[in-house]
Amino acid sequence: MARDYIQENLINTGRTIIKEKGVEFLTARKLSEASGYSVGTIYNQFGNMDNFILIQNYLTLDSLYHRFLKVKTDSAYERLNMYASVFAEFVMENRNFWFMVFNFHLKQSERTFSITYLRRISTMVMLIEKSFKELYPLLKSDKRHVSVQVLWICLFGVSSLLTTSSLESYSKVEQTKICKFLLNTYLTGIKVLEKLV
Amino acid sequence: MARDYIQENLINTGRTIIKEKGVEFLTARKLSEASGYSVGTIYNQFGNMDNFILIQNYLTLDSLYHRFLKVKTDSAYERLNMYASVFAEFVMENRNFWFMVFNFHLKQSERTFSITYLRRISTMVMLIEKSFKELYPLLKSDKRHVSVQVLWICLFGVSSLLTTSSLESYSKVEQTKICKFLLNTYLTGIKVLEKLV
DNA sequence: ACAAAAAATGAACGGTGTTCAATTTTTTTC
DNA sequence: GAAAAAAATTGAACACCGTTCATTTTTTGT
Repeated sequence: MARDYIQENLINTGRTIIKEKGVEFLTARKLSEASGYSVGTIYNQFGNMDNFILIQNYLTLDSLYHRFLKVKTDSAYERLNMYASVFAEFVMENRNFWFMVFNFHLKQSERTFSITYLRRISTMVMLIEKSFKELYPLLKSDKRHVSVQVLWICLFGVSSLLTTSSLESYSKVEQTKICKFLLNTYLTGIKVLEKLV
Repeated sequence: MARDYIQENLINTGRTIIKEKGVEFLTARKLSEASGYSVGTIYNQFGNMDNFILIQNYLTLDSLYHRFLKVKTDSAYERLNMYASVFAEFVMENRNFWFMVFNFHLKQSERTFSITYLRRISTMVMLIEKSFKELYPLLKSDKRHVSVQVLWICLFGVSSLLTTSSLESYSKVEQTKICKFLLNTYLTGIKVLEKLV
């Protein structure tokens, strides 16, 4: 009966743990203690901890998506730059959550994103593709598709590094600067390629 | 006395486990069973499992570095392309090992690469920077530095995604193609930027 | 050959995800 | 409203994990 309420409660408690301490502290027992529900209840509600974390990750992706939706500018170029900023900021603000999206790997199933993930992600890629269409009208659709995919993957890849402190210790280049520099160099490259084909 | 031999033996046994089954199966007990040494011996030799995995990761980075060293071409442009190919191939060939480099996070210490890692990595970045120097002689050294860093981080980021099957399920773009496309678009972009400044 | 030092051992500790018989709560039936 | 049936909740128990350290075995020095 109070099923939804319990789920909501557990998810919120989990999100607090992740935000404050990181996903490493999100264990069944700790979640149980923090929420007041027993370990068994967590398993009744979510099946297993992997699934619980998948739900958390979906929420994170959803949250990013809605930030993207707020970006509204006529200029496609400006819009893409804003996406990059929004993205970089989001990743930094939600470090622990974004870290989870990439660096949590399911124990029992494979190293894959779930179908639900993919749907959320592809809606975001479509936003970028739309901007590309405006910015590079001459670019053929298959070439455009590839170039959007590659850009997205790069940003994804960079962001996955941003969440760990690996970059801090390695590169002295500022983190938002990385995204911006990547985007602009890449877009410039595409502009040249557009004219060639 | 046979200390080195034991370490070598354990490392090799570990490498076999990782190659065949993945880092998830590399546990102290399984390594103990596979090698014939007791759990305690592993700890005598390596202190803890984190450290053992760090050593494994160092070997992986070293192996990549030596592949880079084999690349020899006069043309800087061609050389960079070969680096990209070598890199993509290496990552695919050594999926389980490369996966470890990124997706293994130390339990007790922080989410950082160790100093030894960094030294290995920066020698590789220097190879790229050298090629950049030849390819873009007009580019100021600080700009060049940033652009090399960003490219490297992108390749790193992409590769960290390549090791998981997240990309397979998400993008239909071929994996080596991603690296090549990224490189060429990026290099084209830099060429334009070089002339502007 | 024996004592001393060094190395190897594996049971034991506290943690993890997960299961499921036993309990408690809720709903239905009369 | 009480008894019976159904559903939900519980937490001890299981098999694993990394790690420790008293005990045993091996090696070394004399």
